[in-house]
Formats: sequence, C-alpha cells, structure tokens
Amino acid sequence: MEPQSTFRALADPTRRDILLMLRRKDMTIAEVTENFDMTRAAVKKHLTVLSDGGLITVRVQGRERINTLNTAGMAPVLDWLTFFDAFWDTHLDALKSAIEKDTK
Amino acid sequence: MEPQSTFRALADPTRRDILLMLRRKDMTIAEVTENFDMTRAAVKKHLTVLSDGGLITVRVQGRERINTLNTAGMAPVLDWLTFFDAFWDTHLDALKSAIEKDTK
DNA sequence: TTGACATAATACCATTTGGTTTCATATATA
DNA sequence: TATATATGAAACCAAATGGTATTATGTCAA
Repeated sequence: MEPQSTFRALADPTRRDILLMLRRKDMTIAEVTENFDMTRAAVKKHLTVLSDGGLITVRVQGRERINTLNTAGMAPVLDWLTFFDAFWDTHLDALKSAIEKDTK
Repeated sequence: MEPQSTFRALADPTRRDILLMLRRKDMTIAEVTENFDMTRAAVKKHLTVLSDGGLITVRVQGRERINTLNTAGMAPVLDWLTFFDAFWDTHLDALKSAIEKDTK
C-alpha cells in the first residue's frame, strides 16, 4: 500500500468521521449513510476511497456490503512519520507493534 | 489549529517532500524550488498550505522568506489518532511528549 | 540611482473532487 | 413469481486544487 492513497483518504473530514463510526461496529453502506446528510452514492464514493487507502475492508453478505475498519491501514502514515524524524523511532515502533497486536 | 488544515497539508506528496527537505535546513522559496520541476509560484502555494496547516513557520529576512519546519505542527494529526483509538493512548502520549520536548 | 533579485499578487486553465440524479442489477421476501 | 431492498454504475455539475504566466513591489548591490 503506497502512502499517498492513505494520506488522501484521511484528508477528508467525512471520511475521518466514517472511520470513527466504524470503530464501534461494522456497517453497511445504508447504515453509514443514515449518519450523514448526503446520498448513498456519495457515501459509497467515500467508502471506495477509504478502501483504496487500506483503511477499511468490505465483505459481501447477500445483497449487503459490510464495511469493517482496518486499523492496520494506518501503518503507511506512521511509517512516513517514522521516516520523517528518526528521533521518534522508538516511540513509533512501540505504536506500530501495538497496532499489529490489536489487529491480529 | 484545527486538524483539517493539517491533514489537508499532509495529503499532497510534493508538500510532504518539502517537509522532508526542511528537516535538514531552513530554506527560502527559491531554494525549495530548486528541488522541484515547477515554478516558484507553485512552490509558494504549497508553502502557504503548509503554513496554514501549522507545519512550517516563515520569517522575513530582507527580501527573502525563510521557511522553517515546525515539528509541533504534527500534533493535531496525532491528537486525532489518539481519539481514534483509546487503546493507543499510552503510546501516543509518549510520542507527543517526545515531540514537545524536541521543539523546545 | 539603477539594475538585478526574491517574492507577492492576480488572472487564468485543466483536472480532480465531492456531490447529485438516474437507471440497472442482484437478493430477500410476501 | 412479484415486489421491495441494497447496492453498482454512469453521466453530470460546481467548486476546489495544482499548476502556469504575467505584472507589481520591495530590497540588495554596483
């Protein structure tokens, strides 16, 4: 996963809100849409960008698409921060380990 | 500083490259421009976005504008990550302390 | 003072982005 | 089977974005 798609996915406030919602539970497109004042089509586009950025995964269940948060998708951003300043290395390494453990 | 301007500033690859360059030394607009295949005006726009995002500061020195990396500008992003998953709290708190210490 | 230099400011342009509407398709369910 | 539900897909639109070129302004230096 190249970092650009992840940075881009995080740059929109609606998409960050979606990620926060998905922390609590997996949601269909319709469920996510209930929380916003926009059409299902618009929400679907945001979910596609989040998926491209590796921040969510989608599984098909009958006629529904269930969107799940992918915590590990944050890794590219953290990798960049690590490269950005070597001083943070030890701290960020600990953080990345925590994420990996969390998603197992 | 609201997080949106910082997330937005980080979303462009050219701007992230500029931040990496500024790690090594402060630079004028002309100096930054030397490293890219685009006009000074375009680079200036990127620097404005970075400044709006709190990621750089600019000081005037004669006819030059010297751009300096502001490490502490990453804080809003880290704050959001903290809020995103409470599980990371201890790790992120350590990281944020490190940044604050680094910028004193 | 007169250029040369570093930047500011503005107008302009093509592409991307975030949104809509409309129509098609697949799956539950009465 | 017939109908309602959940989503996919495509065309379209206005605004934002990343870039250019041009012109103006302030500062250094011969």
